[in-house]
Amino acid sequence: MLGTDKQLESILSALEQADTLDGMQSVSEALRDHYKVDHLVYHWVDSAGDQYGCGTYSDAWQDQYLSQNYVRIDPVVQGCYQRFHPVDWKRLDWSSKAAREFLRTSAEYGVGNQGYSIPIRGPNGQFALFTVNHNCDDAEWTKFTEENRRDLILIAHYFNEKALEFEPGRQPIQQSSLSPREIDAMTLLAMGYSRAQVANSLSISEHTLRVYIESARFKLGALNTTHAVARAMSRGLIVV
Amino acid sequence: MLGTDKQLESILSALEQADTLDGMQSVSEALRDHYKVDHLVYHWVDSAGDQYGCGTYSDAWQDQYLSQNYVRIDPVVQGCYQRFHPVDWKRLDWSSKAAREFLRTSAEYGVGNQGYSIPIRGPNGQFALFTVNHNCDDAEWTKFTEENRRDLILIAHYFNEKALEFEPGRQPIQQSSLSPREIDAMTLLAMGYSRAQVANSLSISEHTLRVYIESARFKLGALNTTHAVARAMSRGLIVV
DNA sequence: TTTCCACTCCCCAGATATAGCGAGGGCAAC
DNA sequence: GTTGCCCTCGCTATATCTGGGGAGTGGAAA
Repeated sequence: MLGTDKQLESILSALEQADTLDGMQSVSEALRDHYKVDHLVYHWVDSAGDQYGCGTYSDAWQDQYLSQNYVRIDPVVQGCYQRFHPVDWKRLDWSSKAAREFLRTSAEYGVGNQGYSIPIRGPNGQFALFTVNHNCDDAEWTKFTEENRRDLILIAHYFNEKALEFEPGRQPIQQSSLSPREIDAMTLLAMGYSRAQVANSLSISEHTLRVYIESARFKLGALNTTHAVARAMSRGLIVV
Repeated sequence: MLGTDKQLESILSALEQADTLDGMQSVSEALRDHYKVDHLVYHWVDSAGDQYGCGTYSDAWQDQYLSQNYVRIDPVVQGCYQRFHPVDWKRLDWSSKAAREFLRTSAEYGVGNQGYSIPIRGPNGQFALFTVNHNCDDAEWTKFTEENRRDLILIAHYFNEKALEFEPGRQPIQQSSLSPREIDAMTLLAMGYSRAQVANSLSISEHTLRVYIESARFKLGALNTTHAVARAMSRGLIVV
C-alpha cells in the first residue's frame, strides 16, 4: 500500500517531477520492475484517433496497434469506455472474431494473457487507460490485482494528471461553453429530434433555433450539426 | 495513508458494502469524524440539473442549494468541471458578484471557509464532486490537504463507484455491434465530414455509404444520422 | 453608461440528407 | 446449400438543413 513502501514513494515522486513524456516512460519502467509485471502502460485515447501513451509495450506492438487502428476493436478500450471501475481483462467481451484475432496478435508481440485496466476521464471528454499486463495464471493475477487495486487507481490518476499537463490547449480553460439554449438545442438534436421538433419542444421558431445551432457550431468549431453534437458530447457539454 | 490506518480501513470497508444512499451518508459522517473536519460531501452533478449527493452539509443548505439552482454559479462546480486534479477552493475564481454572494450565503448555513474538491468523471459524461470542507486558517488547511490528498482521491473514487452502482440504467451495457464499415461511416460523420466526403474517404460511392448509415441507424434505433452518431458515441462504439 | 452577449424573430435560395425502389457477389455459419 | 450478413453499386423525388442577409429586446459586466 502507498505510504508503507519507500521504493514506490520515490517512484511516484519521480513521476510528479517528470516534465517530459520520456520521464513518464522511465517511471512506467520503474513501476513495472517494482511490481514485477510484464507491462505497464498509460494510453491516451484521443479524438480523431490521435492517441498516444507511454509504457513498456514493445515499439513494434505500438506501431502495429496504431497502424492497424486497433483502438476500434480493442475490447479493453471498448469495455473501459463504458465503465468507471477498474476491470480485469477476463471480464471483458472477447467473443467477437476480431477481438480473438486481436488477442492472438497481441500475444505474438509479447503482451501477456492477464490484464487489468483502469479508465480515466478528464475535462472535455478526455479519456485514457492505465493498464497493467502480465503472464501468469488466474489465481496469481487475482491476488495481485486485489492487493494493488488502490495503488493502481492512484497511479493511474497521477499519470493522467501528468499527461494533461503536457497536453497543450488543455490547460487554458476554454470558456467556450455553450449557452443554456444552445445546450438545449444540442441535447434535443442528439436525441434524434428534427429541427422542427426541437423548435417545437423549446417553444421557439425554427429560425431562432437555427441561430442557436449555428452559434453552437461556431463555438465548437464544428463543420455541421452532426459534428457539433459529437463535439458537445465528447466534451461532456451534453449528456444523452 | 491508506494501509496504515485501521480505522480508515474499516470505514472504507463499510463504504464498499453500503447498499443504499443512507449507507453512504453514514460513511461520510464517519469519515468527517475521522478526519476531524466540518464537512465531507459527495455531490453528483447531472447536466439536466438533476443532482443528488450525500454528505454532512445541513439539510437547510442542501435545500437552499437546490432551490436556488446554485449549481449554475457555484465556482467549485464550475472550476472542477474544467479540471482534472483536486483543487483548493482558494484557487478558484470568486471574483464575480454572484460567486461572492454565494460564498457569503453558504457561510450562513455553516459551510466552512476552507474547501478541497475532487472532480470525478464516469461514463457517458457523468460528473461528480467530492468535497472536504472546514473552518481553519490557510496554513492548517494546506497541511491537511497535502497530507491527505491521496486518501481523498481514493475515497472520492470509491464514493463515485458506489453512486454509479445505485444509478439505474448505467449498468446495462448492451452491445449491438456495428460492422467495420458502419463504424467507419459513423466515425467520419462524427468528425464532421459530409456524406460526399465520407464516401470519398472510404473510396466507396455515396449510395453505398448511405446503406451503411441506414443500417447503422436501424441497429442503433436512431431516428436520423445525428441521432445515430450520438448513440454510437454514448455506447462507446466509436471514439471521437 | 456603454458595450457586450443571450435570446427572439423574419425571408430566401442552394446544398445536402432522407426515403423509396432494386441488384449482385462474397463469406461464414447452421 | 440455404440462410443471413456484409460489401458494393444504381436512380429519383421530396424533406431538411445550411448559409447569406437584417433587427429588436433585455440583462450583466466593464
